[in-house]
Amino acid sequence: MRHPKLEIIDALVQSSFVVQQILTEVGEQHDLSVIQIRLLGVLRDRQLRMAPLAAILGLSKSSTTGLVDRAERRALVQRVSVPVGDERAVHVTLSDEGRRLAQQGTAEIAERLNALAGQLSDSGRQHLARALTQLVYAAADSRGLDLRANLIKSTSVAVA
Amino acid sequence: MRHPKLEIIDALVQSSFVVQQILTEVGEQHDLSVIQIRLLGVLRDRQLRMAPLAAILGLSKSSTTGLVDRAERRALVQRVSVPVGDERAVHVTLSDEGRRLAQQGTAEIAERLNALAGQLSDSGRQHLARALTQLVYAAADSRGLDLRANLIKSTSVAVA
DNA sequence: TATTGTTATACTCTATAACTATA
DNA sequence: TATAGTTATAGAGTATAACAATA
Repeated sequence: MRHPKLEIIDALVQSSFVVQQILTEVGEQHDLSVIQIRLLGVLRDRQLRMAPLAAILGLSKSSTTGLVDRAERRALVQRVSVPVGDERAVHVTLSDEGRRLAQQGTAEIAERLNALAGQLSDSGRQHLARALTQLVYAAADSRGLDLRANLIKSTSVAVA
Repeated sequence: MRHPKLEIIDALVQSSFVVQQILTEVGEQHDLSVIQIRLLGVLRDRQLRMAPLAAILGLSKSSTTGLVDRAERRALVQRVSVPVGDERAVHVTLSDEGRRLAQQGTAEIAERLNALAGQLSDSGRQHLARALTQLVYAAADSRGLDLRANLIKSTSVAVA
């Protein structure tokens, strides 16, 4: 091997910074923070009320209010009244521009990550995807989350 | 497999959030943000002046001033004058309490990550460490960094 | 009374530009 | 003049507590 192999703990931590840095850089090109990218990703294939949105993003409800405020000011999302039922509730939805940005951002992130993963052998990528999948599911299990029901259906940046 | 395997892009992004969430949670238990943990990690085995510290953390110099201010207010680090040479320069060093926190935080992060990685087979962990190492080095190469010279010598949370 | 979401407030984190002190 | 670091200022992101409107 050209380089000394990292211990698995160091490898996990450092690679997480590598990936987050890519998310940050792709976001910067569109003046989006990582949390804004996640907001767009979460909303890509659904509308959500404020409380579930806060739960998925792991934010307090007031933080979510501010996050959606700033995205709405930029016309990336809209608050629309829930068609039937609770008058207090709102649905947060992507605007056309928000959807465009979500798709473009996702594509750029995939491109950047594929460039890195492309340096691995085919079997290396297979092993990596398998091991990381187990890790992600183990983490979700330990929190009592059901990834399959909740999160996987959305884009890769939708999850925490 | 119990769960559908994630595509490698999704696996990388989602696992990065899993790891970052663990860093966040371990930090919270000690009232530390992720960037404060990294600050302590970077300083664990060296003193640094403000400019190199900013470069390693990827921050502007004024952001670094604020970060060190807040850490110094909590007596986790100290600014000491450089013994000989430039009168304008300072060295940032860990206090005893900062060192204690750095060690404890690192241990707790390792414990949490080992609990997750422990669900993998031995060969799964081997493959994972190898593949992630390649990824980290590929990312460093693409930025012209020399990880071996600069960063690896420090703790796993020292790097971006 | 309970719930949904916002507002008030405060702090961390970040950046750019202007500044001070030393080289 | 140039460099090391701080200060001034502004804004995003986060949380807790108090609030208004609706259920």
